[in-house]
Amino acid sequence: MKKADVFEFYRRLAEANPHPETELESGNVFQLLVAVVLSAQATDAGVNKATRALFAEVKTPEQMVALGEDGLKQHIKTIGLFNTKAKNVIALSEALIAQHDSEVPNDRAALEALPGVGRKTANVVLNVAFGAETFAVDTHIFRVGNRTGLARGKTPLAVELKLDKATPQPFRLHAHHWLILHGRYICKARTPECWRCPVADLCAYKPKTPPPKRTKAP
DNA sequence: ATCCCGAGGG
DNA sequence: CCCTCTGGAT
Repeated sequence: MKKADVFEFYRRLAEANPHPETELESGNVFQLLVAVVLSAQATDAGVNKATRALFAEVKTPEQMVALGEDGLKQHIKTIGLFNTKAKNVIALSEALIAQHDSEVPNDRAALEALPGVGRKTANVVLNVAFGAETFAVDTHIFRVGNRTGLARGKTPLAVELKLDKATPQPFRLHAHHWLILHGRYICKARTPECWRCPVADLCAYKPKTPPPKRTKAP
């Protein structure tokens, strides 16, 4: 995509959503980290439903360890991959206590060393909690980047590096959220809603889905 | 490349 | 029914 088009692409997404925020709910950085780990291959709505009760009683790594793996599973068993996630969140909490004075580190390598935390999760925490200009490439951004031609790549890392190179100021801090929201609500995986897409004329995607047929008024 | 794995939507 | 959802570890 041409430079001028990239700028216009972001300008329109920003116009549609002036103050984008994470839709994952959390009360502190530790809870944010846990919520992001739980969100793997899960909807934010499903994660929020489970964490509302969990975060009311668990606000620190110590409290998470005290809750224990089985106790945590009871809270999150409505989320996919809950066995793995419960184990990782407990181990991650123990690691924070033992190695980071119970604080979430503002450091990519330290974050990625935590159980259950990979590059994508680290990028989300660095961006949302610490204000870093990172590009967390999840399923949405991977799809949007490749479909639109904004940033194409065979792997999430390849797309991330292209986004980092192609995304201009003043859009770098919130690019992640704008692309996520665009992917979640308009540029959907199965049926992208191109008829109401603000960047359709800048997009490389050809088979525009037709608008839904209006049901007759009663 | 494969496994982990529940809820919601079409 | 089938697909998708803010992936990570092996």
